[in-house]
Amino acid sequence: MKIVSWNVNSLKVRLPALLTWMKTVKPEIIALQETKLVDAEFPMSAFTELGYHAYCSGQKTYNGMALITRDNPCSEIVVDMPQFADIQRRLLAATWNGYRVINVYVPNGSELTSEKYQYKLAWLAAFEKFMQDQLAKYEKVIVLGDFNIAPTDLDVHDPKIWQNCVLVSEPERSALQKIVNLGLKDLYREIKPTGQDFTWWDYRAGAFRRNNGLRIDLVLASLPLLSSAQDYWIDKTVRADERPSDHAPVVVEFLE
DNA sequence: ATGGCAGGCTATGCCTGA
Repeated sequence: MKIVSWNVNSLKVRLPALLTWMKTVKPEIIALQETKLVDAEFPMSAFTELGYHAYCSGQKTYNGMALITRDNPCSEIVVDMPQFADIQRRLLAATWNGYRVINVYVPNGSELTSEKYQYKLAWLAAFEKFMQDQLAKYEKVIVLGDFNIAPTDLDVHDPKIWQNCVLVSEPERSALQKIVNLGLKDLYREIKPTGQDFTWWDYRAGAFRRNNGLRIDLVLASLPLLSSAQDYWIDKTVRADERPSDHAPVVVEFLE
């Protein structure tokens, strides 16, 4: 079973590239972030024609989530966290074939002095409570998406440049750690303890060519799933294509 | 060298992203 997380930075722009890629990789589950489409504009038939079911929670211009699943539909779909009223569409959780899949687009935070940074920390605190509940209810849990947090300096091309910046700051890293400590593992680190593969590269300054990137797109899994996680890769070829997203898709393969 | 790139909008520059 292959599961994918990809921040597409506009599904409208990236749809042809996504469909081509899907036909090659044939994942069972695809979690998208930053679709930037209201639900009425979601390209449902493009996915159903390929034998997929698709679920979306979008808004105009910003954010927006989708979950696309092969063959079988999803149930128990959740797009809001209890006690965290939010117009920003950043969550889409669903159950597929016994897997609880939780797709997230964690706020960026802008800069440490910004109100948006406080919103990021509040969102993460609410998400911790949400995950506590989800892990109590479900056994096979996969949390994936754009976390907008590089877990450690090993996930940063140049920690000196990024020192004291949003995406690496201590409060957000410890907020992520608290969520992981509920009973999840960062699968990339499990599989590649000293690896330094990135998932995002700035569009500017030849960052991709220089491999100046960050690992901010993560796949976390509950402990019962650890032994079945077989492979993990970040598809950099897509980032090198014409008109790419600034994020590469991450793929995890589980034994059925 | 402190910039630069991309996407969306009711826009023709500004906001946001990371």
